[in-house]
Amino acid sequence: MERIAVIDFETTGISPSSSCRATEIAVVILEQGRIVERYQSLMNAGVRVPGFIEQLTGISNAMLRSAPPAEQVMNEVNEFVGTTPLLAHNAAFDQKFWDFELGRIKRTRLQNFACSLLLARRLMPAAPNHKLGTLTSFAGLPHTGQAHRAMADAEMAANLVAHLAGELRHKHGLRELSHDFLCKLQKVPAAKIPEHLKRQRGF
DNA sequence: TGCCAGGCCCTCTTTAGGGCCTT
Repeated sequence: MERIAVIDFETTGISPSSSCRATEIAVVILEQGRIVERYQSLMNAGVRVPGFIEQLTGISNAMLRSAPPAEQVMNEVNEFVGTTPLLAHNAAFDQKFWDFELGRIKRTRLQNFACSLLLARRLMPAAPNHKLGTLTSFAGLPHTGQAHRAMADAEMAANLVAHLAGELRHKHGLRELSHDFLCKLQKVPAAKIPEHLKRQRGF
């Protein structure tokens, strides 16, 4: 599988705004199914972390006071990712924050996002639910650290997509697993997936 | 003052509603 940048944000809420910002980002580079590079940083965007978010993530206002400014972190991580295609679990969420935080440093996204949530709904229909932690356990993948911290979640999503790619290769006989292929696969209606994969066999 | 996401996906659907998933 081609090189993919798997990203995960921790934030102060669900939708980016002047008061809802990113607090942490992690990116892992997946190459041939293995994590080969990592970037992780807390980021201080000058907003308060609500109590329930601190409970959820363990990221406190005190931790962010000594963190580098959001602009500095976004410049670094944007440089780190470059034009590598992106993937996240529930990518609609991370894409909103990626675009918002990049916009604040006058940059625009150059690549598409693939989504491990949409892929897992199609390729792991028997899972009890499609939360990242549940899918990790269901697939027998290692738990990578504290859930709801950016690096642990990015690594879990990377392990999950590597697992899904392995299944596509071994169970369905697919060879060329490009990011573009994953982006297309995640839009195929779930009911048509078996027939779709049969048609793709050998490609 | 009070409110505050949104795309996907299923079904008791399509002139709609509600759960899932991310923090």
